[in-house]
Amino acid sequence: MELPKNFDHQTAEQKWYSHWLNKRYFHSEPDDREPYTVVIPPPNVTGVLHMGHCLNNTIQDILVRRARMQGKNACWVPGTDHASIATEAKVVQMLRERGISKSNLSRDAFLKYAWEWKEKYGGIILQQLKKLGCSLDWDRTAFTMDPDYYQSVISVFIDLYKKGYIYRGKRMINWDPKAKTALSDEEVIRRETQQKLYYLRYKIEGSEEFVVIATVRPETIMGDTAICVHPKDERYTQLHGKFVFVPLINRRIPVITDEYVTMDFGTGALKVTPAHDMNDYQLGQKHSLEVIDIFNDDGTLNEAAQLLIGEDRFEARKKIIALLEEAGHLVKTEDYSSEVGYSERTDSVVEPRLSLQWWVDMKKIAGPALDAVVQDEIHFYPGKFKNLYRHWMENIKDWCISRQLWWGHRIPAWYAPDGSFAVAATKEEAYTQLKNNNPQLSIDELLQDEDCLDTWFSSWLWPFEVFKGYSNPGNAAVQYYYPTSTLVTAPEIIFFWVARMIMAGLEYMHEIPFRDVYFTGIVRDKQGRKMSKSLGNSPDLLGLIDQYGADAVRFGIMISSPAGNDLLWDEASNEQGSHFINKIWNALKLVKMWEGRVEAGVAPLATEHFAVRWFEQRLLQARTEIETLYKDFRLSEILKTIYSLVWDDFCSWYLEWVKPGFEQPVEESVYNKTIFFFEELMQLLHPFMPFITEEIYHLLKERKEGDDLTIKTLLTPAMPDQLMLADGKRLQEMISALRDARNKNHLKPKETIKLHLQSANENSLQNIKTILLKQVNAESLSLVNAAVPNTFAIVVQQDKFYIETAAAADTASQKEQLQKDLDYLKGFLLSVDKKLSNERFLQNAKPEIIALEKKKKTDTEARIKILEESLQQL
RNA sequence: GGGAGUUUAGCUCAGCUGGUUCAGAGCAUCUGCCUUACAAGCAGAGGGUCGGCGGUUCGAACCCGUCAACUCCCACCA
Repeated sequence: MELPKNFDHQTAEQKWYSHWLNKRYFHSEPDDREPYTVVIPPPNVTGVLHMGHCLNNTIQDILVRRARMQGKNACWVPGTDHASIATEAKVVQMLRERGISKSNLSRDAFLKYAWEWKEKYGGIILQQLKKLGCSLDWDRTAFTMDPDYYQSVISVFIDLYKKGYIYRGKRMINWDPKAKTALSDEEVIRRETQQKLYYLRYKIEGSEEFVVIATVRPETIMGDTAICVHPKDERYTQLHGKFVFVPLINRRIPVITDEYVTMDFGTGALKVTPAHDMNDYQLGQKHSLEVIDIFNDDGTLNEAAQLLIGEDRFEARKKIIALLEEAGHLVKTEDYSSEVGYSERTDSVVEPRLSLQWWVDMKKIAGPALDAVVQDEIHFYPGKFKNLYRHWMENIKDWCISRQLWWGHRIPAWYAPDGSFAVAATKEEAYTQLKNNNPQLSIDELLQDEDCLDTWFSSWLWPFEVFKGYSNPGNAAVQYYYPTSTLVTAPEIIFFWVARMIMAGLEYMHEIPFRDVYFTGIVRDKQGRKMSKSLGNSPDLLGLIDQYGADAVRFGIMISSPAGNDLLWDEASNEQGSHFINKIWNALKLVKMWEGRVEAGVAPLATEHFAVRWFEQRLLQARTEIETLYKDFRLSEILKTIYSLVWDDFCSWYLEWVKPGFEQPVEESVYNKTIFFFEELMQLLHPFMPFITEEIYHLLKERKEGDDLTIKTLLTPAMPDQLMLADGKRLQEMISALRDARNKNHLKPKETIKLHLQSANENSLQNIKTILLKQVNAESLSLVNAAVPNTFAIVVQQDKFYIETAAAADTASQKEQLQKDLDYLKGFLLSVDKKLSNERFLQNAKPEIIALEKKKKTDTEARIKILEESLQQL
């Protein structure tokens, strides 16, 4: 059969992915095999595939494919997250482009648009995962707002409320003025930001004096309700109990004292604005200060500000500085840098705001989830995240779960006109509850809470709710697949998601949601910058797949990704991937060339069998290593191991050793073994590079219907024969050394040599002689007992070769080389001797170490002897 | 301010329980080869005081202390 020159990845990707789907290899149903379950971290419906997804899902696919090939019942559940705030923002923007304003729409009308948007764009990212080769069970595709899922979220809310774990409370929250919603602490990103520190003077009542404070937010002075100084600050003792006037609006406010104030920051005097700063709010609570909220929900100033009403807060800042300066209240301005909170989704500066919201009392629910990780019921890879998790869990704060958004799970609370409310699944139930205390109440007067729940309040149910573990408890699927096996996710969402899933899993399934959590690194560019849209350093993944092929892209990302460390991704790694594919393809071409020339009993069995026997052991050894590496999730090392096994051991050594001469026949047993080895290599590589390997598997020989690599079960590895491996190594060293010697003597590749060997171990030589001669282009090998004159001598371990060539041997460079080796060995021997003559070493070191050192000594002495003889003879 | 991590070849990183000729790999570089699978390749080679200093030990890239640089997470100094 004529093979194309190169592997056509596009055709293969299409062909094999649809073949696998047709065969339903990725679909799983409960049976009597051991399950291996992975739930995808559901990407946002708004998402498009980026490098982070690529890494994350490639890893999951590797683990799932590996499990499937181990004979486990592998189930990888796909799905998407409704991503309340992100999606709502997209829909609002889409509407704006069509000239529609959200504020003119009813809730129902808006949701209709949102669902339309979701149906149209929500599946894109899942389609893209198919391009990457992900072996997801598409029949199980889930969405956090599927009807059953939705109901479960609502029921969980009601249940937690009944248990007293959820409460409604007015507190300082993080407000996103752009999205006009509350945010949880985790949704706020703090960034070092260049600002100005303004020094403002406030007039002291009954005096011509002023007190100067420092602030970065001069636009909030209209909300000031006190000035605070440290009680021990002697500069301000005379102010205790006095009042000052807020500049521009001249409101009279007290001077209070509190140890919270840092004396050596700014002027040591602090303006207190309880409505717009977390600390000030606490100070205000403590000192019973008035709370004056001067902002609207979109960050503009309201009537309470008295000034600049309707201006945006940042505009207002500029303008008020001008006003203050004009009025002589601006003392000075300093550059200042501090951390400012930004909304994770809209990137607008978060406004601390006093607001009535729904909260989860985390202390009541976090305990068992902390224990599960601390007591290693759940393992984190890498382990350093265990500490991080523990620290967060031990200092956990309440979780603000209400969002002033429409796209999401609407909070099941109903309010009566008198302000009383009930939490219930339906309006009718709520009415029944409320009627008891309020017999006059009409059901029509009840209004449902306008807000919906934080996205993570639904995603924390993901590992069981994708199997309807809450809505239909005890169903066969959840019984079988839960707890899931491995969660693969980014460390960024350890608190958002991982921690909360553990809580929900323990609360509702009474079991941990997963046994292992593999935290991937963050994908960065070559310069170490995080990939982001704004930097434009995030490559177009589908374009890369198109160009290099899915296998090459998977290779590229996996070869550069140690677990848990960030990875600097370079497009060049894709090239390494396609080179590798090319190498495999060419190896296939070579093997296929032999197809018509297979004959039984045509070659010297001993030699070929040496290669076959050696590679058999080498495979066993590699498989054992790989097995161990999988246990620790050391995936990039596994890939490196396979890469070198294929490229170096199989192609560079093995195939060269068994390769027949031009148009020579191939011994049948060798041919069959070669096909078998090739198959096994493809099997090992398959989880990483599914397309090329499946293609090769089918090209190697005719396969029966349904005999596909994707579902082929791996053999269990046995222990390799170390002696065989050592013999192989000896042969490799001989070949390398002889080739090196040829190079140093400037021998042309076609020039043949004659070899003479003085060896302590002649017995095993017969097996490797033919290989050796061919690999170094030698015409003969004779055994000798003494040096051969006019030859080039080299020493390999304890074998000594004399190379006879047409050209005269270059004695000078030989001497130099030998002397160099000799010097090194003598130095080495010295250090070994030093150890062995050290009594404390002999007393303290383990016996096997001492034995090793002794062996080193005798080996080295023997080699020195050989080298010295050679030198003398020259 | 608290905590975690990193520092090994030009670059990216392995090096697991301190002891095998342990100082490694890939990429990059250099030399020689268009050898009938592969120039996207083959055969070789060079290159590092393991961040600095101190300590423990018979023995340290590895353990301890300390300093330095970088990164990340958490935290309410305006």
